[in-house]
Amino acid sequence: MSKNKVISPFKPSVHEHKDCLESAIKAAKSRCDESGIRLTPLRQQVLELVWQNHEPVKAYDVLDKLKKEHSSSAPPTVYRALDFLQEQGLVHKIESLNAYVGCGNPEESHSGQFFICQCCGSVAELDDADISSLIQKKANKLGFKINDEMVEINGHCQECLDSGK
Amino acid sequence: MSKNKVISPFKPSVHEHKDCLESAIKAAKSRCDESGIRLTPLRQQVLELVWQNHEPVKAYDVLDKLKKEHSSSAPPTVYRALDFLQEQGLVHKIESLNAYVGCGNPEESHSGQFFICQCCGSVAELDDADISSLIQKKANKLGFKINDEMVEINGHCQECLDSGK
DNA sequence: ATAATTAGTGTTACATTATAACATTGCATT
DNA sequence: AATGCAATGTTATAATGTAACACTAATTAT
Repeated sequence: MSKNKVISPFKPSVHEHKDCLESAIKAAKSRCDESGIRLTPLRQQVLELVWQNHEPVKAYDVLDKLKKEHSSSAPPTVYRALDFLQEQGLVHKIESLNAYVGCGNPEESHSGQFFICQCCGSVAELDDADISSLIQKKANKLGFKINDEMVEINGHCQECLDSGK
Repeated sequence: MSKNKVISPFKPSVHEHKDCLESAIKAAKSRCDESGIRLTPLRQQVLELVWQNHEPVKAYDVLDKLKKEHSSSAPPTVYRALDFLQEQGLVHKIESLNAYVGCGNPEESHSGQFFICQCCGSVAELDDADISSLIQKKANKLGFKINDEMVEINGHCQECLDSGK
């Protein structure tokens, strides 16, 4: 397992997003197949909605979209699906936004580090061993045993900086 | 300004907390005096409630306590005071808990890194230049300009580990 | 194959967290 | 005292998230 990876870089605002979506779904399917876990139509649909773009989406926005094709949807419908997808490492929750973003590398589990552009809203995800091990080192000094790390960095992406926003 | 600091270590479950509270209020007062900003009785009272212990407190818990002495309190009362205290660097919001914790070093502004014990609920705060500069380095590689960093680590503190929880 | 069990979804209601909008009060200057 | 601005009061509502129980579909054991 090679670390120090940029799992999802900032994408140009124009790119073939269909490819991102398709590969995410494909990865999700194969991951679930392998582990004998059920990616039901509902769950897949929620995953697709989260992957509509590279910006974190709110649960209730997912719900609104879901309702159009699946009229029986209610808040628990969405939160259950999102919980499932998080457990499977297929989406991450961005705590500082109360929003969810697709994971670019569900193959190996990780907590991830997120860079969030306050201008365009898009997110880049790292799984960076340097950061994790430094945090681990600091935790050791405190005698603290880590379960889960959350690193969310707000700022502006290159594209937004370049376009002078 | 010396960095790489443990701003607030994990406190033993039994300690003279009155001292923590008093020094926090004193620091807040002097900081506000210096900058000509008004730490009103209401704001001070909210700050004291946040400093009741070293665990993040919820806004509505502050509200419940505040109401006892200040019957006109409503959600905006508390959220305004908390917003003010955050702006002044006197409290931090723990995003992953939707809760607020007193800042152990309001003298110099910082975003802070938090280690949160899932067992006893208490929090240690660092202001660690190693972490910040490493994150800065990773941001540079992405062409990302940082505004604000959030680092929240969940796990178990030494005391809870020792007591076998 | 059928019964029993579990996983997934539907449904209603509600709990928690946060803000908008406007009125009122109090302090700070002229 | 008159004015302006900062702070607080007040009401209402928005946004986020969960509890609890009913029902259905899939899986397993007999």
